[in-house]
Amino acid sequence: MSQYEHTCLIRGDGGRTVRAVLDRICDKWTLLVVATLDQGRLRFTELQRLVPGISQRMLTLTLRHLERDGLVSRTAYPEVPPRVEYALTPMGRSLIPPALALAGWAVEHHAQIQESRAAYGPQAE
Amino acid sequence: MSQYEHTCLIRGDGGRTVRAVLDRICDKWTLLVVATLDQGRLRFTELQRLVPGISQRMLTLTLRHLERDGLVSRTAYPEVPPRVEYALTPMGRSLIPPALALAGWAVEHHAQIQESRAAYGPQAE
DNA sequence: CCGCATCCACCACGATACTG
DNA sequence: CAGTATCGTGGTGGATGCGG
Repeated sequence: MSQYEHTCLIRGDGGRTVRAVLDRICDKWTLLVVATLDQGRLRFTELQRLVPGISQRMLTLTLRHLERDGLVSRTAYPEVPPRVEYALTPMGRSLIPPALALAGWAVEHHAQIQESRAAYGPQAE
Repeated sequence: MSQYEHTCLIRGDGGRTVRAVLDRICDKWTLLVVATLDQGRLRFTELQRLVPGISQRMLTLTLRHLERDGLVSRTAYPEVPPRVEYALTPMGRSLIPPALALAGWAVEHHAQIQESRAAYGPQAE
């Protein structure tokens, strides 16, 4: 059995299902936030510190989307000053292993891609 | 050993490495084109037929990027009418398993995400 | 048949300022 | 502390038409 038979998983209904989900988790920050939250419950500011470069706005939006999609739970404590904690749901945690697989590939082939790009790029851009 | 220790792979240098690679393979079509090419060498038009909804422009751009990054090889036959075939390189093929892992997750949790989104959405947007 | 060029709409994202 | 509001920008992607 060749592995390509499995790719029907991706192509499936023409890729609509996969694309729909991928379009959500493949934005600029989602994967990074999810990976960071694997450490446990974190507050808004802690997240902002642990994900270098993310803006308040993007962190808010990313967390809202993750919450809406059921990957992250949000707990607000009615205190002064306010405190909000974010944590992965079980479904959120289930995303970690596949995400790691992709991240591992990325790290492993990063250099090779750069090489290839450099060899290709001299003529234009 | 908890699995979260592995997430340093993702967070690593602040996520720059992973993000750089992910930003390339997580655009709208790349993963789908790679998955489709796992079937073997394909011509431009065949690809366009096998990836429903993709425009000529996007297919061209996606293939150029994949070629530049060393994931896809392009072979043009100097014939009339012209014929061009695309195929995965070894590095391209190595992307299939991690991509499948993510795709599997997507298919498996798609319904659950939709549910969650529906339950969240009534109030706004 | 293959694929590039042009025009255009949209939205992801960043910076900044303000609120409870 | 944890956001929301607003503005501006670049890149992504769709439609169409032309060229080798």
